[in-house]
Amino acid sequence: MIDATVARNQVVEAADRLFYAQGVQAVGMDAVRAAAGVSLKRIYALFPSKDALVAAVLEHRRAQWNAGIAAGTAGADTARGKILAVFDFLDGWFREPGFNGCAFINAYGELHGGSPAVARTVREQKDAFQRYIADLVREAGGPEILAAQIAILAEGAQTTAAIAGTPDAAAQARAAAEVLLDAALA
Amino acid sequence: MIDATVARNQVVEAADRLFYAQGVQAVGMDAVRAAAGVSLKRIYALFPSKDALVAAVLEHRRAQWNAGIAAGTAGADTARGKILAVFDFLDGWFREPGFNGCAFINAYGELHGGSPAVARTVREQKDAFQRYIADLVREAGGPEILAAQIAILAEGAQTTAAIAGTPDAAAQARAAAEVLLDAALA
DNA sequence: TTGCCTTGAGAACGACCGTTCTCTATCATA
DNA sequence: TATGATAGAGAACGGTCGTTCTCAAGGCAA
Repeated sequence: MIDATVARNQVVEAADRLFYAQGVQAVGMDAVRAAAGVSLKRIYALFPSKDALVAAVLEHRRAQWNAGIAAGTAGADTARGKILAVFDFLDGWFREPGFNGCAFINAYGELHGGSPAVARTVREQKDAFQRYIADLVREAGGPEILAAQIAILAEGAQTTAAIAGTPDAAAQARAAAEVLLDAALA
Repeated sequence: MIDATVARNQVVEAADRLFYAQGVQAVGMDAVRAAAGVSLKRIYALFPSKDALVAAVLEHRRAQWNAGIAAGTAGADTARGKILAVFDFLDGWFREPGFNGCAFINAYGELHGGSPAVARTVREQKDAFQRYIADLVREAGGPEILAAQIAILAEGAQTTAAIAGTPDAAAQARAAAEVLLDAALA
């Protein structure tokens, strides 16, 4: 038998791929079973319900996002550089094959009506990102509104890249962020 | 019997309210029937399938959006004023009770995997908005990238207002747009 | 009034999905 | 080897949903 931790990871990663590509409600538990190679009985031993699996998938996405941001901004040594590096990270992500928009925004649009837990998780993720940007802006000496504006640019770039299919949105948003930073710090 | 046009409007408007508040997949055709006061048989005589009803609802939303933008920007007499008026329009919309984000973004997140028609409709709507902004930016004498940046701000304000529940996103995006306009036209 | 067409209300149907259950095979232990 | 617990495969169950069908009621022409 496969170790419980390994099986759990297989299920979460398979569900993540399927949910992200097709949407949560369009993917049945049997499809998750087939993709993960873990029996339904085992899946329900690891996750009490599909909702719990969705929560685990979002948690997995959050960890991936945090790791990606951390890695992307590690090379920058100033707060301003870190802020701009966020958009470089987005640029690379938008160009990955299979990019399909922000999984949190997608999940919110799909499930906000039926699952308060999902809505709350999405809100927490976006809040955490806003706080991250706010810390950097404060460190750079910028005003409070600038943090909100940078975050809005990042959100807008994600939906624009997803729907219009234009990865350039990251570079455009980055250029806008530069203008805002210059204007605020002048 | 109710006139066909009237019945059609009742169905579309009821479906719009339900779909927007709860999501498309969470609302059954029977709930649409109850809310519209039109029998299922009649609904299926007017729309061959639920997909067709979804398409009609999105078309209805597009008309509403265009009318709202037109009314919101009618008072401005310069291209720059019209661009900023778009954010004022968003501000008013975000503060309406029941505001739940952009219906097109929500529908895309929910249905992009299963309904190419919906994905295409959403893309067309966003393209049309981008062209509208691009025309205004060109009229104001701004560079091409500015149009994309303004559109990104508008998209980001919508998702931020929806998820974080902060209608202030409109004013913050508007202020950012002002900075970008000033920098580009200086 | 009589017969016909249409309509509305809702039952019915077939498909699908989340979840649970059954049954068989496997493996560890004595 | 015998035994008992466990896991996997997939059938089964209950519910929901999109769609269609039935049937009774009502309006309209002759």
